[in-house]
Amino acid sequence: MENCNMHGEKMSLINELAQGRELARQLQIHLNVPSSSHGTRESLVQKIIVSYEKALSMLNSSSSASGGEQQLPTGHAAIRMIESPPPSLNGSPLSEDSDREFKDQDNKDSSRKRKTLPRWTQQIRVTSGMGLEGPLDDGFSWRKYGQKDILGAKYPRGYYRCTHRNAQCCLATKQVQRSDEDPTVFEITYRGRHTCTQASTSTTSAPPPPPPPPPPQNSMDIVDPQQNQQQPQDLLLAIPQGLTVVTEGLDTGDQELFPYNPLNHNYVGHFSPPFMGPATSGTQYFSASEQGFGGGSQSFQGAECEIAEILSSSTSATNSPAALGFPFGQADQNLYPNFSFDGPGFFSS
DNA sequence: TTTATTTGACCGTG
DNA sequence: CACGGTCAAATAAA
Repeated sequence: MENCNMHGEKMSLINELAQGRELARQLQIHLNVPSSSHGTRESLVQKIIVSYEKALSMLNSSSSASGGEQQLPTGHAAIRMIESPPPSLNGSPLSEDSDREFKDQDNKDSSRKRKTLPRWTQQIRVTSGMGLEGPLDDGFSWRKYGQKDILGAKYPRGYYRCTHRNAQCCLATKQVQRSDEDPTVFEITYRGRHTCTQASTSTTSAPPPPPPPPPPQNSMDIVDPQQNQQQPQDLLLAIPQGLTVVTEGLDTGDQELFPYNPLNHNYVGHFSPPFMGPATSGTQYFSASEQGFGGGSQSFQGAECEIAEILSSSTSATNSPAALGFPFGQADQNLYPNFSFDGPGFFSS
């Protein structure tokens, strides 16, 4: 999977740069809005830097493919992306594997997912000048839930998950491990995808109408792992460029892939699409009405999460095209015809 | 108070 | 059984 990626790399490089441009625009907007917080601006700046770093590292790795990593001339931080997808994707990227797991799933509700979540790793070197805020803050809010000593590692590994784990059922987690030899290198492994709306958390109240944004679903591109970055924006940019998103293969595998969600997308005025449009409102509010079902008194969160997942996967197909103002969108609805949720019955493709 | 971190226990996987 | 990942009670911080 390393030789035939020329186009993919170029594409992702372009995407990366375009994303940087878009982030810079957002920053420009934010600079003119007095209400935007410092943190927002800071994180935008950070994202821009990260974007440039990534673009540079792409160039470095592709041009001097033999040598290995040379230190980036910027001298601030070196970021390296390592992709380690689940074996199912790794094995045969583009070909059809006809033998899915036909059996093996008789399950009585037990086997949940979260086994083979998409995961990728960044190696970040921090040098003096950027405090701990630098690459360690990637724009999301994480909450530490564990720390373990790893065999053979000098430093413990920290386990973080999205702060909105219960609220939005954001399954994204990350692990931060400090390198043994070079304590300035942090290896950050991301797992899962953010489904939270990274609420602006401005001042007091969380806005009741959470802009439900499940936009494009990543087609889990085997082509360019770089897109697995945590930036949803690039998808928004990439899709209009003509990425044909084929959702079919995804669902057969499982619902492990999660749609991209914009974090603090700019609602700068334009583009605040009414997701609860006439066509899709029913689906959106489905969750609200369904919360009362099942009568789970205390397992509220769990139930909510499951529904949220289902919702996100099902609505991403229906809503995102409409939200983006895309012509297609009806066809996608047919991709989820027999979606039953009390029995993960699986669609036999 | 609420929210986050620490830290040992627990539990699944190999 | 050991290792790695997560949970959750206790504790700290806001």
